[in-house]
Amino acid sequence: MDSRSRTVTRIPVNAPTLADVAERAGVSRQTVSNAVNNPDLLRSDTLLRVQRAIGELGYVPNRAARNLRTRASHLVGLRMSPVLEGVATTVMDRFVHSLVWTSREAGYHVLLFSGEGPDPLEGYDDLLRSTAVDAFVVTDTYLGNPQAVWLRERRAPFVAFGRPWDDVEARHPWVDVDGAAGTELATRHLLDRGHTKVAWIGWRKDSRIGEDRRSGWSRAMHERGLSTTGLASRVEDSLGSGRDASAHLLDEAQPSAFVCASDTLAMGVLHTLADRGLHPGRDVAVVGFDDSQVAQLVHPGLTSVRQPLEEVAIAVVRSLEDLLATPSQVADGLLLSPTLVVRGTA
Amino acid sequence: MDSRSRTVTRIPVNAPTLADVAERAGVSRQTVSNAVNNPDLLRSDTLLRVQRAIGELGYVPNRAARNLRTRASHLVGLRMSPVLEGVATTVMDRFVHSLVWTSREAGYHVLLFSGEGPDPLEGYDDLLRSTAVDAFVVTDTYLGNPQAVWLRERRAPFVAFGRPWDDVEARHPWVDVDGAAGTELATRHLLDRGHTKVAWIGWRKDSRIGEDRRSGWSRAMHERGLSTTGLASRVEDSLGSGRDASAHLLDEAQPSAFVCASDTLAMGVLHTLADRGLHPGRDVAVVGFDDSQVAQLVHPGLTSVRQPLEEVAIAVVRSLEDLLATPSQVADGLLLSPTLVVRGTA
DNA sequence: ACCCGGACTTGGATCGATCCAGAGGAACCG
DNA sequence: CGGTTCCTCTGGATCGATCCAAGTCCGGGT
Repeated sequence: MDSRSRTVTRIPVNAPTLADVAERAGVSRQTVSNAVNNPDLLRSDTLLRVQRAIGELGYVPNRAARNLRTRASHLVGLRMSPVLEGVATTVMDRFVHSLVWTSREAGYHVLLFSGEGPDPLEGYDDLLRSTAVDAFVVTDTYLGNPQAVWLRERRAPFVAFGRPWDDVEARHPWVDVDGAAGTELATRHLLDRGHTKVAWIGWRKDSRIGEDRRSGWSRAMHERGLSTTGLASRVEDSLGSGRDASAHLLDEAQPSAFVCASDTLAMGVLHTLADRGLHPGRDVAVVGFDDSQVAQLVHPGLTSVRQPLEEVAIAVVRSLEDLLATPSQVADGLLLSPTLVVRGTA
Repeated sequence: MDSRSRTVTRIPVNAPTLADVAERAGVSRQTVSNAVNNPDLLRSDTLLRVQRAIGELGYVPNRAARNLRTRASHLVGLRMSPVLEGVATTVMDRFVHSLVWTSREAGYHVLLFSGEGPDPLEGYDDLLRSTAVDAFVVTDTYLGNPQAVWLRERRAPFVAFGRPWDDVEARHPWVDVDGAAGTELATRHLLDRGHTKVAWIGWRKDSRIGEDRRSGWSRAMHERGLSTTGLASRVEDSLGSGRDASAHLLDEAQPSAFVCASDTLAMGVLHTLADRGLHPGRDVAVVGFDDSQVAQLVHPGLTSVRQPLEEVAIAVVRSLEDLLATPSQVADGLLLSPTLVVRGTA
């Protein structure tokens, strides 16, 4: 069962070690180590000599040895949540890209791992205890997700992309995007263009993110003295749900515009419009959320709220650095504002 | 004796080591090591005793130490190519997911890193030489991409997702999807439904992948004795290009169906159809390639060629295991067949 | 002439697991 | 009964870099 193969593949060329460099430069190992990690400690001519030796030999420090000694791996773990086919994964994709990019500049690499089976916690433990990663980036801190609590209990260093919605005791650093501000932006945009009956299609009530986004819509509506009664629908995040919900809303309340909690739902609205021969953007306005691939490619372009994932990644990495530098630091949260990408549907 | 300093300032909780387990179980370190890596070597009662000690202490082997000794990291490196906004990244996303999942079962984790700047090779070198990864998975082996050649020269273990198109000397393992078979499938599907003028919109001639996919279309056409003259267009992979190319083709050759080298191009065709008040699937058929998010969500559903990325990932990992087990093995290539996902547009 | 502190450098110990060579028994064999 | 083999298990050495405590060198102060 657990008989993993112990076969070892050697790197064909024997990599030079610190000692090799030291010998060549005529200094001690420690001096070479300092030349790499604390150049300020060396006299300039010694530094130059060592650096030349390093260059000539093509020396690169051995990670495993360094990791062992320093008890750090310079890796951050990121769990890939199971793919839900049909649900927009673009967000994660963009975020991962940004994260990898930003991490590199901070001297970190990203280690991907997958949750195995039903228990989302499995996998974290081994990686942490085996010192495979220094910290985690946690992405789905939705209601009831035990990851944050669990990680806190284990004193595992982590930064969350997503607010600790209902965990009052949470003291961990997090970065999130102000979803309500996004939908408010979207709704105002529609109201400014003359719409008065703007409908909402969002997620089920137990989704904190969904309720947050909904609140932006409702705030914008009430701000202008408009009623939201009968204009909201809460469904699952799927194409079919969006389609059905929009059909129902059109029949019952005749809204002239839709704001949706996701691009997937917005696409559902577009289906309904197509079914009825209505033109998105001309007859009925539609706004999605996430600025996914689909939003960019569909005709005539889906107006959508775009999360500043690049900035999120930067903030996450910064938090990570702070966290690892001073473990007992006071945790901080950061809320970033999304933008509205206007296209043909609104 | 084992006089480990109790005044550790770094990490409050000292993870138990092999020696701790050994002491508790009343055996030597080596025996514990064997219990973990080669259970067969132990007498069953000893094994049980050690396993109990492991469980009681919650022992997890330290990766860094193991990596140092065995000169292996059990990590595979995957380079994230720069994001091209607007181009379907769904393929990579799905592939990465599958790869992470499959790797886990093989005892590997995936290390993401990013190409920095213009040189796609930078990054590989450091990771390899610093023994940060055991091997690489290379994803874009398109024409002129020097990665494969470079990696071969360095004798870096790697498996490619993608054929070594024009590198006759290539001896590395690879896995690829038969794009021509996919477009052939798509074209036949259209021909079977009565279409005779099936147009092609693909990539520029210097793209080997593009030419391969094109060949599937042309093969299927000629097979039925149909001419392809004036029915093909080669453009950049963008929405606008697809839109323009399809408009031009409709004007010049009046095709009743389009087969495209990508979903992005296919979406361009849908734009043209929308511009002209034509209904996809009813007036003009359209088939894309990659079965991206967009294909699934757009109205009325874009028929598309789907790559078996899960199988690709499995094959890649298998190759990786073989490669690392027997470095001098004869390289093999594997070509998998895509499928056609039929939706509303065809 | 002697001590002092700062700048710079050094060798030994160490991180934790695995490799290696060999020891101790029990079983087997002539 | 001694010798051989197989099965288990052991302790020292090792991987390569960093931590640590201490050493050398040097100019300045008394």
